[in-house]
Amino acid sequence: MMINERTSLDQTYAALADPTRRAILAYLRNGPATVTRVAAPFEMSLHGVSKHVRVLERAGLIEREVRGRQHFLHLCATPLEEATEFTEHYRAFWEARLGAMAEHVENKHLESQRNTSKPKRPIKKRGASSQ
Amino acid sequence: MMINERTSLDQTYAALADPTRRAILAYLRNGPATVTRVAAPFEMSLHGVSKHVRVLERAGLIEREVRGRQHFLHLCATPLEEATEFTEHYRAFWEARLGAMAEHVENKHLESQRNTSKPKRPIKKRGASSQ
DNA sequence: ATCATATTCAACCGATTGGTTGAATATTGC
DNA sequence: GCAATATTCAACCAATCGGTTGAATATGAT
Repeated sequence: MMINERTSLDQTYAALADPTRRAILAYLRNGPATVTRVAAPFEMSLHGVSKHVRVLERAGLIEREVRGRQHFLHLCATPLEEATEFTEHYRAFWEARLGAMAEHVENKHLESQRNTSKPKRPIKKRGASSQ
Repeated sequence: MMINERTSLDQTYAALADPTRRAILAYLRNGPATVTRVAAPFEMSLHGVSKHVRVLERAGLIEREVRGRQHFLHLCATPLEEATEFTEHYRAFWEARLGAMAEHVENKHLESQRNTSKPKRPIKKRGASSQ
């Protein structure tokens, strides 16, 4: 079937997952700027930055206004609202968690500092090695 | 050189950029669950889901507690805090924008409705076609 | 018209991703 | 011990990504 209908949320997060692109967004908070201007601080070629800009644009995070030969980019923050909405659901979760488990975590922390090599319960933490 | 030092933010957003993984996170808000349990609603193979779980784990969004032959997954929301912190910077931006430019936008909107084929300024909006 | 500037388009490359399958591991139940 | 269960590991594949380069486009300045 291969329906390539990526959600806007998909695109938003994917766009945000790159440091160059986040830097571009951060820069644009100070107001609109041309592509070359935005590209200046990066070691990467202008072409490279141009591609990043394109990604941000397709994600709807920025907009482009072509004036003469230069393209002025400006933030277009609305899609971030959707993204924040998603993560916001978790705020409740972790606030509750951090509140209720505060002392418990503290205990655990001290405990694990004491005996790192000999856990109480058979908790094998296997994670995140290769790939 | 090839320094593959992806920021945690990179990993957080990248992990969030997939609907399957967001669904897993959403499911885990109702409490811990095993991998098979989490995998159930998806058409994808268990192996596939397992890989998604791994991604979430590496991003620090979930944690795994192996008890016997089953792996219990639970949310671990703290990295989202960092992510929210990033997007939060934009909240100020767009709130100001939406406030201050409200009437201006309205004017522009009406204006562009009036003369879509004959813009006042040479603003070519070219965006987001291929790739 | 010509040349420099600002930018994209197109092709390419190696690395990563999202998914599959088949085999391995560890645990539980008989 | 043996079979079923829960899960990963490893190899593979096509698609995408992040970057490069070279050529094309459009505009601006002389």
